[in-house]
Amino acid sequence: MPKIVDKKAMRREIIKASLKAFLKYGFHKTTINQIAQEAKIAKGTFYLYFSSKEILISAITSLHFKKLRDEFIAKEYFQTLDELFLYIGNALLISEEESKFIPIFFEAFGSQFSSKLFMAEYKKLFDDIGCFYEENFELLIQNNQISKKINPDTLGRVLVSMIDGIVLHRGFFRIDETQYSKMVEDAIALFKVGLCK
Amino acid sequence: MPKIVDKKAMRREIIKASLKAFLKYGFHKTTINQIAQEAKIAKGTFYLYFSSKEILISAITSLHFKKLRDEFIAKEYFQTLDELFLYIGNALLISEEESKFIPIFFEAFGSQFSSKLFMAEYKKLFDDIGCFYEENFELLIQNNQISKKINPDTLGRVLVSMIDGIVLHRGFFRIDETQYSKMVEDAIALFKVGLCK
Amino acid sequence: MPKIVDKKAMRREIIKASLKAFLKYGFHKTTINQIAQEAKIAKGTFYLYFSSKEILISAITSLHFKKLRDEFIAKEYFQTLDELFLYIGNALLISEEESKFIPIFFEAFGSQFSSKLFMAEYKKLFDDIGCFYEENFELLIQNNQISKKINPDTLGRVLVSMIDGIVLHRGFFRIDETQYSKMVEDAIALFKVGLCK
Amino acid sequence: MPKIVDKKAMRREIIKASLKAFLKYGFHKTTINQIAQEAKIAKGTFYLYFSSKEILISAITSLHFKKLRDEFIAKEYFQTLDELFLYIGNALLISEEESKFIPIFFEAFGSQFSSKLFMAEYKKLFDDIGCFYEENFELLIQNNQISKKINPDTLGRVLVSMIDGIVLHRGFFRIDETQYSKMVEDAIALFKVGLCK
DNA sequence: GATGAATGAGAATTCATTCAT
DNA sequence: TATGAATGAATTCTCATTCAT
Repeated sequence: MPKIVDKKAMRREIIKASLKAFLKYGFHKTTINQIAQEAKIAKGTFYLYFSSKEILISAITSLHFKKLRDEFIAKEYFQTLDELFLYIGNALLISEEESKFIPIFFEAFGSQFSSKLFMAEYKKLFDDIGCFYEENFELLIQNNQISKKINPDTLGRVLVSMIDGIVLHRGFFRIDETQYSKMVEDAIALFKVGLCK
Repeated sequence: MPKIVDKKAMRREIIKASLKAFLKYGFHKTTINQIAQEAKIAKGTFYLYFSSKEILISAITSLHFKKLRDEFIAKEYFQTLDELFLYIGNALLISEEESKFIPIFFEAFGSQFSSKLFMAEYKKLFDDIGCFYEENFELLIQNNQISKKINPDTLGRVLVSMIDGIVLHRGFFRIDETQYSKMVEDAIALFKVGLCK
Repeated sequence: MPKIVDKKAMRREIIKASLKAFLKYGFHKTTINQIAQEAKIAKGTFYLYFSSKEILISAITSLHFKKLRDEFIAKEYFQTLDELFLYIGNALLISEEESKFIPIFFEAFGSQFSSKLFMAEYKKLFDDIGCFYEENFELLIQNNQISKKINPDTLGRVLVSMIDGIVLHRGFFRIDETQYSKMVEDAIALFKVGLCK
Repeated sequence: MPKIVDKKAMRREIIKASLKAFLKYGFHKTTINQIAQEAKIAKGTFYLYFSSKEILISAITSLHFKKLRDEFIAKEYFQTLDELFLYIGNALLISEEESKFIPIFFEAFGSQFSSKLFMAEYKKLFDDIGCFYEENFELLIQNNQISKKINPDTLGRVLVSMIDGIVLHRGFFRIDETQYSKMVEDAIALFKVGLCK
């Protein structure tokens, strides 16, 4: 009788452990051994759940993408500009803990920037978020909430980039919570005014 | 008499070759051998000019920082908002060629995100650019060019992040030249309106 | 369950193999590869037992020192000159096999002659042996076994040097067993007479 | 017209420089570059005077052997035991400076302990010194200076070993001048008594 | 003769992956 | 299933030697 093991749970455990290890040692310097140790399993056991390091990374990547998608694309459209930016503001509230992973993900993704497949998926994520903004903009134009002069499509994509920039700087430069909230506030105020007039 | 060699020129050649190699193979997978091959020199010759791979990377890093600083901090302050954004717009005009290196730099920097020293320098660069914007904002407020309601300090730093976000997306997602110009235009328009009112 | 391995036994095996390899190729020309081959393990396996070549050498060194100490310092003092020299004579009986390693050790130690720590330990070994002789001399003087005119302290240290010289020549110059025994005999006779009168 | 260079003088200069370098860096860690620097010539110039590192070492070795031979084998036989040991005592007077080279030579020679040719020459040197002592012993027996019971041949060779041991310990363990003279004195006294009776 | 830049074979070490237990 | 010992390809770096100037 084989031991009954929740394969998915174990995979999740290993992913969690590997993230911890990445934080400790840096992504590229982290070895399978260290991940296994962090997960309190043997090196060989790791391979029962992930057939290679590559596979682990792509699993982490998928999770990351999924999370971003969930956080930045709302299930429904917003009726007012304030609602939209309330949502965006919330999405921007990234905890200290989470923000630490941002450079890690960059380091991890770095080695995949040559992979067409990876980049296509990554690009699609941001294009989709941009699209979501665009659709909201269109609706808000109809609702007379924002200026008719703006180009929803371009601006949607620009907005994503700019928001991403803010998030990245938060993570990369360890901008502290209070300064960061001010920055988010100011950014949103700027966006709002910019979109109205 | 031995061959007369321009040491600095050779170092530049090797840096150029290594960037090419990074583009080809990805930063982390590139070996000294490949760099040497790209530079059409022997492995040992590489070490005559850079005492280690680490040193090469830090040389490239320094160059990169220097370039960013030169591009994004003007020698003098601007008298009008239009002038300021004309300057920013020019800085944002990144060629196809250059933009390809953006992911490369991220991959390269990735392994240094744990280095306090590196991050301090990197952060300083963006803080300095932010400062430059802040000082311009203060002047423009005095000149009645922009709204007195804005906080120059926070907004300066936010602006950098947002602009960086746009640049990064350009590089990461190979946004093509025409779409990118539109994005830059829209972003600048948004900024201008946001700052005036 | 993984293979059960006696880690200490394996370390001993590798040390043995490395000594064989040193004999074959000379200490400095012996590579980790050759040691691994001699031990019939893979290069990587070597590093499971010794974290570096340096560590291997220091392990061998320790063993060597320990052995010399055990061989040349008796657990108790001797009551008569004959007993003392019987002991010394036995210590001097070095097998053909063992004697081959003497030059090896010198080659190995050679690179450590700059290391203060190493030399201090090495010197201490011989000083301790010298001390042991000295203490025996003092006792033998009290027992009227040897002349009161000798200086136990200096002579103890001299004796070590001289005995070491004999051993070294045995090892370096492959002096054969029969000639060597005669030499040891003559040396002991000389010492005895020299000490009595 | 080629520059007139005293080839032999230059070779001597390089040997001197290499010895200095060996003292500084240890024999095995010394590179041709360092030797060249010490000799204030270019690396390539070194090869004009010694076709390889190996050749340099064998030149040094030869010199060393020659010196030892000159120091330890007198041009004529001694008529009394006192004269013999006066001579030996003088040979044993090794300056601080010289003694520093002893470990260096061992390190250097170490890599040649596998070379049959080298070892044969090295052995011959000590055998010759042993022979010289032997012949002196025979003469001294005839002169009734020393006991008829001793075996001149074995004892000659033993004496060399023992003397060599004293010299080696002086060099290896940096025994200071004053202790060393006492040791030499004691050793000679021991020898004399041992040989007479 | 003299120079020192260029070369590349060779060494130590790491680590993802395999596999016997 | 779980383990961790074993493996060896791959990488960085060194240094004796060559050779164009």
